[in-house]
Amino acid sequence: MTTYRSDFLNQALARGYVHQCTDFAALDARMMRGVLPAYIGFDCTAPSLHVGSLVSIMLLRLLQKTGHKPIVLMGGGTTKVGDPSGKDESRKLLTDADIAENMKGIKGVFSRYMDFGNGATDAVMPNNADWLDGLAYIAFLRDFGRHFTVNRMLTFDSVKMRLEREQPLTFLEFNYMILQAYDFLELARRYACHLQMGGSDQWGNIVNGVELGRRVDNLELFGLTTPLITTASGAKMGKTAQGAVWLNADKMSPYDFWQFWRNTEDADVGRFLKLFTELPLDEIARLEALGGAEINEAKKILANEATKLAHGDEAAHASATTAYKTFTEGGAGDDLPVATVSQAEIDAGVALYEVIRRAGLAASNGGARRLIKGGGAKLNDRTIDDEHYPLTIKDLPGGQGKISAGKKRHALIRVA
RNA sequence: GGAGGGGUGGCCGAGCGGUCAAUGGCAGCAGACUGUAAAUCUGCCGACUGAUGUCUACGAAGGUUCGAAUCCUUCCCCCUCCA
Repeated sequence: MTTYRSDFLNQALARGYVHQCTDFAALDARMMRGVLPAYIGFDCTAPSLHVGSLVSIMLLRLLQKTGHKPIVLMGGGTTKVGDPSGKDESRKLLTDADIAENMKGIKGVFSRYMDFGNGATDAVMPNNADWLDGLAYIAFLRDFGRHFTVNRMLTFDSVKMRLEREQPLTFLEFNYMILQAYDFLELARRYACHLQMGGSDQWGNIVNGVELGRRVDNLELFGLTTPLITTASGAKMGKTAQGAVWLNADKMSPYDFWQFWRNTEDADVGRFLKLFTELPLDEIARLEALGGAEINEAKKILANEATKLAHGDEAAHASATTAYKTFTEGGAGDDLPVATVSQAEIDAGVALYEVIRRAGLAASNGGARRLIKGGGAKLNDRTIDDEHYPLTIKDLPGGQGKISAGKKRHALIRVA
């Protein structure tokens, strides 16, 4: 592999963060000249980010650690338009209230991954609504629209895909790439931000920004994309039964987050350690080489490190302890999900399936009953196959019991 | 505006008057095998319900019929072609 002079590029390449770059050599040179502000945009389409965005976040973190300035751009304006990249149909339009709500949730994530402030390499978080909302249509078209040919726009994947599949692409969405290009120019002007990064699906949008900067302000701008992370089995990474793997603790508990990493496929462990932890590469190489059941140690380290970054040391430690007590000792850790039952319910012999549902181990009472019927439900490590098993006080020695759905999903029952 | 095609469960996709809670595939859950892995095999997979059953569901609203996802009417949305 070619090596570069800048720490950032070398490490980004070595850890697998890089998919494409507009000009490696020139970017390397630029990074050696001093602090380079660089941005990644995050649209506010959901109330939290999930692990799909984690590569981008880790990349911004690396940028800061290697002496540059991360700009986390909130897409308060562009979210109103909707990025067609990588989507085969339009998203529902979000209301301003939705967007504001989502932004609130997303903002919280970043403070754990980087330091914000007013210093040279402190991260900042502007919102593109600040300049997009007030744009004057005719003036904007005359100033910037003339730099985009429709001919060229039609060649970008995001557009081409829709056209080829004969899926509608609205004019609204068609404008997205222009607005994102304009964002880059605006950030270049405001922050001397000369590098935009993003997922590989953002390549077209990024390149448009690079070109706009050159045409309008004669700037040398750079683009760098990260690869789409899939699991070794080919699935898009970050989906579980419950949906996305969220980074916000209120959307996914640190314990569940820890478990997500713990359950990584063998074949992904090394790659994920590089991407989602900050362990030295030689240490990762050692862990990755562990064979058979030993690789589970590497998975625990992965889970610990990734959880530390997302939720802090304490939460990571607590999650690991709970996992240890639950899986290694076969007991129950404190951080398992909890279902509470009242004394009155105990006296009445509340149905076990009700408690299973309440603990979140099944989506409905029917689901909980199917679980019991199928032999997957355990109470205090004893399989219960009676669908109507009534929970009584003797199932809760010391006021607490453990219910399990299969071998991996456990929860506590407590008397309220 | 005109002509044609289409909207089915998380997704894809059959069904085209009763036997349809709706074939099949994917995803998911559980069991077996293991290492909280992968692959494989087996079972489950709308909600409520002790079983019987009841309810909700095939774009929306009406209608025909003993009976509709299936037929008719109107409306909404999408696609293709023409203007």
